Amino acid sequence: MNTTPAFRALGDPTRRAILDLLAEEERPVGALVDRFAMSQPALSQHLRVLRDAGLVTPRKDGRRRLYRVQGAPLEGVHDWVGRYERFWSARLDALGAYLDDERSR
Amino acid sequence: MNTTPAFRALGDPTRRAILDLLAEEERPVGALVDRFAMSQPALSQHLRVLRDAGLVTPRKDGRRRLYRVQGAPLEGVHDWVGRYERFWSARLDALGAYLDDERSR
DNA sequence: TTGACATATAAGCGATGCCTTATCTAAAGT
DNA sequence: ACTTTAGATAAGGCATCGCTTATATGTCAA
Repeated sequence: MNTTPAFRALGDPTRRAILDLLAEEERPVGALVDRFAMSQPALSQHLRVLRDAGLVTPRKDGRRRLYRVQGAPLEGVHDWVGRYERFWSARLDALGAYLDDERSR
Repeated sequence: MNTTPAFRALGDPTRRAILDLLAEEERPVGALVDRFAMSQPALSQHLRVLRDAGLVTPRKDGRRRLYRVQGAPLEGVHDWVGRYERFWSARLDALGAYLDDERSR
């Protein structure tokens, strides 16, 4: 699985905020437009990036498109970041320091 | 904690690869230059982005700078993504489908 | 102290990103 | 049929990105 489009999509704070809103519930584009200080096309473009990254999917409902989160690509992101857990866990940081110390002996 | 610089830094695949190398062990810039098909300044610039995001720190060693991972900002990233776990977990996806079904009844 | 080495910074360039306004398509309401 | 509504796409502007080559800074070695 290629996580690059997902990582790139998450690089923009507006897109993360969109995901946060869609995580609460499925929403039409208009509901998102109401929440951001930018034009409707700008939102549609962000949604396209998210769609292309597989992070959201639209569902037709009359003339509206209801977007929902499609989380699968986030698992790869989560896993990648998770491999760094020892770099922020205090206990394992201590272990890291110990190993560094050992190595320099 | 502001996770935006970290998310943005991780958006580039070269920088993720740099982190992967530094996660194995502390390395000088030259060791990274050897691993990528790009110039030394390009690497130094990627390292600057990672440094500014708090993801790596250099340590002086003679005329070299040894870079190491500084994982703290990744915890915020991991937490943010972790909130989406239900969107990729099969069991909870089934629950989600069930709830959607209930709602539309 | 002179020269080689390791890295950072500067300047510039083409590609990409994020926004805008204008327009197109499709579905509803009248 | 015409108009309105919801959304996507097109085109263009300006900033930022990711690279390059050239140069500056600091350290080691002869």
